[in-house]
Amino acid sequence: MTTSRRRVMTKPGLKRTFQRLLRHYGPQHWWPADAPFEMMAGAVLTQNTAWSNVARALSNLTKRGLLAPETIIELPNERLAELVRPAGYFNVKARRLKNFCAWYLEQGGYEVLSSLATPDLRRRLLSVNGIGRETADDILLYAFNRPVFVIDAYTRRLFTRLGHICGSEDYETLRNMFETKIGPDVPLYNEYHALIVRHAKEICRKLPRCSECCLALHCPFSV
DNA sequence: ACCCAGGGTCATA
DNA sequence: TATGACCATGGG
Repeated sequence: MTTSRRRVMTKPGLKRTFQRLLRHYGPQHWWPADAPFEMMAGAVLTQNTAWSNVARALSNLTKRGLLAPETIIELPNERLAELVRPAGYFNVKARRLKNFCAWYLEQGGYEVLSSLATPDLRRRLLSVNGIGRETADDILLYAFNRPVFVIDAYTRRLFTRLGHICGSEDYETLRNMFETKIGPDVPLYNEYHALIVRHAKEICRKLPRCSECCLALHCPFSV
């Protein structure tokens, strides 16, 4: 007898929550990018930033045919900062983007990186100044199709309010928990994270600081 | 005018 | 290990 059998009036499981989100919102088609490198650049630029702003920054680069590690690495910091300006933190992000590009080229590019085992690839991503846990995991999942469950602030809030976690667990603990409970499943992780973000945009902006209902699936304003 | 966004680094205790 | 300051644009 599995443990899921014991749910009576309690919270829905992780997969159940996923099904409800998917049924309500439909597939989100993440990550919005035409190529792995574009996805990775977007991951750096979207740190604590609305995607609409990131899209402008990416557009500034693509319009000029500059969205490649070889070209970005050659741009003067001031010029790159001006191009990514709409994404905010432009000085910081110009530097981080360059750091990443330098690393990416010195590692040998996408094909070489693809041949690495996930833990190794993750460690190398984290060694880049400007790539933290969440950004590394975004890249692992959406650019390298690795079964890595991304933990962001929305994920914490949602599952805290659903009662799965207390919320103060550290990043690795939560990632491990979700990956263990769900099991390795790239398409599911992909869609799940996208749906969580979609749900947050949908509900949370309408109900700022709603500690009880916001992001909770049983909430009348929710799914 | 205020709040927030698809975080991360660095200095400090 | 764990806070806090800092980075900065654009939309609600």
